[in-house]
Amino acid sequence: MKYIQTIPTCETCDLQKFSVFKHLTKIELANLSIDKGCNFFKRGNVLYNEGNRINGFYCVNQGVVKLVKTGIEGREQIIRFAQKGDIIGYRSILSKELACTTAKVIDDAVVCFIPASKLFGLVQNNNSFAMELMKLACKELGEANKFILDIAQKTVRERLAEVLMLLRETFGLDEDHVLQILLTREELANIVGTATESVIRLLSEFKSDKIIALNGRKIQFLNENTLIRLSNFYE
Amino acid sequence: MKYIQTIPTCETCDLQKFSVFKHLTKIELANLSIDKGCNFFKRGNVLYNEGNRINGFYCVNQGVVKLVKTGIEGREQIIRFAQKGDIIGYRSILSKELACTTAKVIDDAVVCFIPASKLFGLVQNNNSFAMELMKLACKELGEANKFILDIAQKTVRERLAEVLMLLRETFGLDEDHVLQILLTREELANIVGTATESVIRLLSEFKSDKIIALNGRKIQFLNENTLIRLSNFYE
DNA sequence: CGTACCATTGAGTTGCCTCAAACCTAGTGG
DNA sequence: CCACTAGGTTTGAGGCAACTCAATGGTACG
Repeated sequence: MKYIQTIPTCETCDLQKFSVFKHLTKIELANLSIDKGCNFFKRGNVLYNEGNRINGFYCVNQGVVKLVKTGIEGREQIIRFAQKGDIIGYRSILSKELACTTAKVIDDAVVCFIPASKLFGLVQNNNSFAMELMKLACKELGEANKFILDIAQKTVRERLAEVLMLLRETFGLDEDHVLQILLTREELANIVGTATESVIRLLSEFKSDKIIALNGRKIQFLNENTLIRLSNFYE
Repeated sequence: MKYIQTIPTCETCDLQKFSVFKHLTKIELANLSIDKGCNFFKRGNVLYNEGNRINGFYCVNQGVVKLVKTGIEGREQIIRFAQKGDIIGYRSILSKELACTTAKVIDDAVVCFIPASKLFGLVQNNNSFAMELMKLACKELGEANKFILDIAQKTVRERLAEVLMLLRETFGLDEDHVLQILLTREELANIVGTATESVIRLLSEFKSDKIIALNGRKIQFLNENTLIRLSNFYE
């Protein structure tokens, strides 16, 4: 982690238009930039650890961050990802609890830090912002609930197929249908909630079935419909 | 479900003092009572179904409601319980999504219904209320995240022990250490995320180990420390 | 060129699921 | 009062998905 030369200002940040900050006034945005910190983080860097008291929240400007909970014998469970425009740490601040996850960079990232007081100020004075924030929390809650059902009832194969489609939604594919995020087998296992070896075996099954192609950590999507069907997705 | 004679008014409702409504003014509380519906529901009644569009939220005055998601071959996963003072359905309203759970009564209940417009009005005009609501959503989100970790990494035995302690926290024990909520074995399984038979086998194991005593659906706690230890709870 | 990390494959084990049958209890109605 | 039914509970048997452990191969990097 190191200080970067040009701190992106919130007023000129393009991401702001599509994020939770979209309803802020010019003045509010300018105010947000004051006291703001901004750092560059390399893969593996940790923004904060589970159990930390954090006094602000983070806004991802570039790169990818994973939010993980650590369980039995240090095994990680990936709860969600954050990429450009996403904010993290807001949950702990609003609920006035300790951080319930560790935030670890998995793709070199530029991340801004905004003190909690700013967040509370905005919630107090800008109802649209408060609504956006609530919407965000409620959306995440809905996703978490869905994930509970999946992990409780689906097989590992179904979950892996679903996770692949989920990653596809989140990070997209390039022109060759290659997934635009590189994860280790272990990280994949930590999303699905299974053993690394199980992921490896299932991936190579999918490969023999011509559903995906593998090249190191690159995953190429060959047959999305089958993947959706395998994930046992309905409704 | 039938109309009840005396609709509890929000101003005089004791529950209000400890709930998300605790910062409302007398006037706001009075206003909340207007247009409010209130019904009595018997065990098995459904307040709303997963996928419904709901145009208001519910406040539990008496009894217990379970929120479930329905998965493969109709098997239910219990996401959380709501009892007196708790509100349900607010997530869908705030995130403007369809209901992500079905709300089913498991202990005869009196439940008030408040139109969504009232909720939005309060969020607009009362910042403390907006904060409380956000706090609630974020707290639930934290719990959901924890549950994801548990269900992904713990054994069924550990999860059952944990669920028993969780129920103990939520519903309490009477003077004989009997859990103050009656659930079928199937419902227990639907919280833990396992098969009914597995719950039965493990419960009778706990019984032979003198950790609990069973009498129909009544569960008596004999040794909470062992239960905590079995749940693999740490930190 | 060694070290570290990750990926892969095989073998063996087991926790948990499914299926099936029997039993218990409470409610209904003749 | 008893027979009947329905819903829930319990126990047994058998099978398999997925885990653990272990060994090997590949790749990147200082």
